[in-house]
Amino acid sequence: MLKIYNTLTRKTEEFQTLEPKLVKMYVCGVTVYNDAHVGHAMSALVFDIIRRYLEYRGYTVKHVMNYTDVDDKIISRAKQLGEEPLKLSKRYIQDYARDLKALNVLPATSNPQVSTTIPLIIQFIEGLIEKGHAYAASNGDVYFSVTSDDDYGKLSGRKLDDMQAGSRIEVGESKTHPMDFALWKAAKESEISWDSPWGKGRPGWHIECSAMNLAELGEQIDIHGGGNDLIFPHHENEIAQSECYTGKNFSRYWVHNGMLQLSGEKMSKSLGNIVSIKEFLSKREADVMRMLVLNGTYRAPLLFNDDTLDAAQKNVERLKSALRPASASENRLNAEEISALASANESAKASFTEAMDNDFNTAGAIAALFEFSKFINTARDHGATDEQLKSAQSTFRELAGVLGLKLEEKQGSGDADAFINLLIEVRAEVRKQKLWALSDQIRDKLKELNVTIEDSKDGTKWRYS
RNA sequence: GGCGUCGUGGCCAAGUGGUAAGGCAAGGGUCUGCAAAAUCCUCAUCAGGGGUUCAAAUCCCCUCGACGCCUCCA
Repeated sequence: MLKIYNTLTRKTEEFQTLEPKLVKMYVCGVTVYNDAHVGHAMSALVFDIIRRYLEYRGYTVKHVMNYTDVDDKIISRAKQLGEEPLKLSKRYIQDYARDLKALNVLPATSNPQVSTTIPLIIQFIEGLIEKGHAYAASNGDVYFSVTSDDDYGKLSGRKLDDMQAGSRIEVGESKTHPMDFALWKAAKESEISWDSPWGKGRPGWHIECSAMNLAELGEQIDIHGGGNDLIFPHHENEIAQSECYTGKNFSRYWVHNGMLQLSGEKMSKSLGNIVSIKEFLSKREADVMRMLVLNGTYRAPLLFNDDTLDAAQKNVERLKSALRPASASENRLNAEEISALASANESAKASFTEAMDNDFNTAGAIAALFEFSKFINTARDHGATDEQLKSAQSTFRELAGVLGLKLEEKQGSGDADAFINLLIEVRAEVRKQKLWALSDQIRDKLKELNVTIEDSKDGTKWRYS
């Protein structure tokens, strides 16, 4: 029984889909105007893991992730660079797609964009005006009227009165209520714009997601996701728009990931404390970032620093050890050992599923893999053959795959393999003659060239490191 | 000020009513010529205070502290 924490109810609830075996999941993507950072990666990874697990549990997942390709920041950055806004955003969309691929994030079922959804957005706004939930102001803007929605504030748990009390809100002359937000923004001079019943302009930030949801997934969806910094105002406003437009409950489950913390603060573009995905991947492999996420709780803040990354890297190495081939021993496992490994196989699957069913408890799932790896490694140490390890390793790889871990050993170009093997042979001779200093020198020098040597009584193994 | 999340060993971090998973680090074994890898053993009473209960890290209240949102933000 899968349970998911729902931000809307602040409770962990049993997961039930609108349609059997089908999950409609919409995740807010990024605004594309510069390099995506590891905070974005965290969010993408969290929902990638959720998606993979749902598929593992037998669901078909329609996974929609949008790109905000029209917005103030894109416009101003484009102006700075002397580039067309849509050209700039297209560049960064392709860029982000590459980042995600490098992180082993499965491509979403679809990636709608604002710029290609304009007619539907206009239609959506017209509908809201007709129903009395929105109004056109004299300056060409169109606003959503928050007081027309009795439920406004239900996601973030805010009341309109409270929000005004702490007010840093400037009452725009054209707004009826200070919390009203723009559905349509009148274009400034020579700004990118589309024709509409209210003159030239472009969509506000929130309306795009309501419209794209409707276009891609219909009036009601199962899961709506994003970073918890989007709860207010973005998702709050999205619910307001969608539910006022359709008259139906919008999303059954609202799922929000916690923020990545860099030296105790949220990493964000506006704070400037950014590590880009590319920068990260130039230093560490993708599995390390994923392991960092897996080791924590997706809803909690995640510490991103050298210590936590080093630990994550070690964790990855540890998991990889379970997938290494049998040693060249003469032994085989006896019947008792074989059945112990088989039962470890079953209990690993069970623990894994139990953990993941509990609101995607990835830390628990990882723990199940660590325990399983001990059984596999012990079996290998006891002389298990590749054939005897096969089933367990295959389960291990499958479960790691559900979490999106690749656990690939580093590959060299292959050109050097013959020479390395030659060196290993020579070293074996040298060792026979007990010329330890020379033998160790070969090992040390190879280590400097990122080739790790491990001796055992069954021979010497090496791998790239 | 309002809303919300949270505070578990040196570090990261599960557990959310029945006497504390896992990983890293550290110390000690096995194995090894040595090392590495693997493996085994050791290592916490859960921010503080009060309360409910036969029983609480787990529920309630208070205090202290951290973080997020309330403005663009994954």
